Amino acid sequence: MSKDKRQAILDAALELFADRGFHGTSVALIAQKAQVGAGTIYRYFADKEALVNVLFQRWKQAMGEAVLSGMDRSLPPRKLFHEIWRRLIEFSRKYPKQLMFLEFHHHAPYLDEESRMLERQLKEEFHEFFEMCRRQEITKEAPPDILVALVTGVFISLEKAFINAEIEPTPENEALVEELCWEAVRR
Amino acid sequence: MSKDKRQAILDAALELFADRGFHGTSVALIAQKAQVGAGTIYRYFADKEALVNVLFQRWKQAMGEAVLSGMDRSLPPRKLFHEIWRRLIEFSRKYPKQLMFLEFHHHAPYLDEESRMLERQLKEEFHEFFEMCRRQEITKEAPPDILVALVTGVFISLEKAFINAEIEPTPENEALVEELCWEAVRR
Amino acid sequence: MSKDKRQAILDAALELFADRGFHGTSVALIAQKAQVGAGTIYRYFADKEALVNVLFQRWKQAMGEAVLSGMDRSLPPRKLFHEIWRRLIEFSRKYPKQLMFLEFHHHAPYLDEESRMLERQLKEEFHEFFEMCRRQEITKEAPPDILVALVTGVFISLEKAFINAEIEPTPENEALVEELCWEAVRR
Amino acid sequence: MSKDKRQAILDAALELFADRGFHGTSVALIAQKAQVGAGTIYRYFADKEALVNVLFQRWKQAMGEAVLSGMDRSLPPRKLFHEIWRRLIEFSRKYPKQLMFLEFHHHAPYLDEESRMLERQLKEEFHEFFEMCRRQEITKEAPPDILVALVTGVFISLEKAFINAEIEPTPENEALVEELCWEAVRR
DNA sequence: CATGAATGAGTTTTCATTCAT
DNA sequence: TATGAATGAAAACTCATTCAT
Repeated sequence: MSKDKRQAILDAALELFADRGFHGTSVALIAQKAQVGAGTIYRYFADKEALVNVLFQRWKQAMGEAVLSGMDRSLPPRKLFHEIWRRLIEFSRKYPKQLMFLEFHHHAPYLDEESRMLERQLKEEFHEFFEMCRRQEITKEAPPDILVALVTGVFISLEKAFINAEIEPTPENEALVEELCWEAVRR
Repeated sequence: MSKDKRQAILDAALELFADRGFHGTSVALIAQKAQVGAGTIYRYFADKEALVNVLFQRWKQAMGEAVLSGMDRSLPPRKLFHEIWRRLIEFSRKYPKQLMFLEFHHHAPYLDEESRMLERQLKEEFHEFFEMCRRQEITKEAPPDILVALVTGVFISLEKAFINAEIEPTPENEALVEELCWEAVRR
Repeated sequence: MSKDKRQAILDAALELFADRGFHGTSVALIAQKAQVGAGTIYRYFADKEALVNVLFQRWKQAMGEAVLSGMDRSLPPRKLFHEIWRRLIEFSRKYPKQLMFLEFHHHAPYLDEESRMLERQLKEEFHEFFEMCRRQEITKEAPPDILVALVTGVFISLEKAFINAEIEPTPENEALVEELCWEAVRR
Repeated sequence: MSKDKRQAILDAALELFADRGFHGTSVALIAQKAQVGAGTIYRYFADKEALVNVLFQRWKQAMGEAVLSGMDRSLPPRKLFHEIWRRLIEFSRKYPKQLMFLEFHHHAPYLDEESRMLERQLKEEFHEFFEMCRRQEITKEAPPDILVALVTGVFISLEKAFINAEIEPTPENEALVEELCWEAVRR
């Protein structure tokens, strides 16, 4: 039962933080949406900041695992890129609020060291992928960080446009943007 | 003197809103940073929401003008794209906080209709540019909205990386990313 | 316990509003007098205006009931008048602050429609009484509204003088004023 | 010119105090209505309390003079009463806002000693009138204070009803109420 | 003299956090 | 363990008063 409540709190908080931001969301509102007493939140989390950090870490990790876990790194780079892209899209379809939450809380001053570390780790993985591609002369002779920024920027921008109903989330559009991205980075 | 105070308030608020968000910034903090009394802010702005809307409108407009004003639309599309990109980068170098402020406040519920309209207008201009490119069979056969999302996504992602010192803001890097973007969208 | 706090707030607010008026009474002062935290007031009342309206309605109603409930309207008019007067005096002895509060807040702009309606209702009852007396040719051939204004004016004036210790609140004085009033209105 | 401004401030303040009360009226609002700068008010009055006291004293005195000055005290009591009543009505017709202002500020905690003294003086005059009537066995054998309270209570109640348009301010109604009052007090 | 911009203390109101039940 | 009533610190905002012009 206690796991249920904790989860209800996390679910409610995530959605509210994604929609209204950290400071724009009151603890009372989280409690209401989670259908628990306001005091109950403090039995599971030290304070509001701890709650947002738990969420950030959980979903940053979840996203990292969704994108990378069990990935066959011996695949040809273009295939690997396709797989990464596919998984990003899949994650975003399954957890759009979570993606927006993560995006919204980049570099927020109330994130702790652990949260920031996870952020760096995921970026590191992408960095290594493009480093590898460069060594194989598959992608352009550009700093990998730039390619990472480019691809993640396109992905986030695309997903925001999907969520705001500015672009239709069809498989065709997803495939199209993947191809555009690859043309940008490939040699 | 009164124009000075109003400006000091706007400057302080912009920086704080960009760093800490709207709800994360107290009026007292703005007053302190602007070196005015807290009550003074209310001589110039009806309330905190009016202040953030004035800032949003002012800088959305400024960005639109910086990017588009006096632009020779008869230039060849690639040249036009280069010019737009150059101006975006220039604006971002001159007003990095302002760019982050605008990015941070997309779709914020406290923005009024006027603010939202300006937002749509600027997007519309980019849309038309890519529509024109497509008619001339210069860019790919893709919905212009997708190309807009792609280019703006890359730009914002790049600038964030610059600001966070993850990428060096050299002319070479700027030119490189422009070229990558173009390769993504061109036919 | 919660009913206690709500009541303590109502009691404190009533006395302060009666003594110092609505705008002259700060929420902090009410909280202090009620021995609750300032925030607690907002758990029971939406805002300061809601609080004053609850008080007004509660006591306007209480006064109406005290004066009219269970009254035998078939009594001879002079007896009926005596009974009304007796009940008014009784109410005033029991609830002098409440009477002053009601008197002080006549037609206040922060009173809502419900409050104003109750005000009208009580006046209506007195109006009907004098209408009936006139039909029976017991009181003078004068607009009933004038008789209502006369009697209520005397009553309020008398009670204010009692409270300010300008007149002694003896049964003799009460009976005397009742008789003077009746002589004014009777045929 | 300076007398004009002082007067404009007094006029504006009186009307606003009468309508909205002392605490419900901001100095800025008085200045706006008086068409002077807010600071100007402080060239004529030490502070807001001084202003309300000047007004109270001025109009309490004016009312006293209007009612009593040049009165022939050798007139028969009924004639004297008629004259007093006539003058009260006349004052109220000429200065209804002022009457409401005076009534609204009875016993207000921000009134100073001088204001309170004037209040007592006027009451004293009425007291003496009824004392005299009693000695002449014209009015009832009742404490004069009670008769004063009765007559002033009726007068105020009547004027409020006039102002709120509940009773028509016709000469007939005025004469009627005078007669009712006299019947109440006369032997 | 007259002003109104400027201010900070004070107002109403919100909210993260605590704690008695 | 769970609660939500209670709180006071802090938020947004107002306003009497001052003072440079």
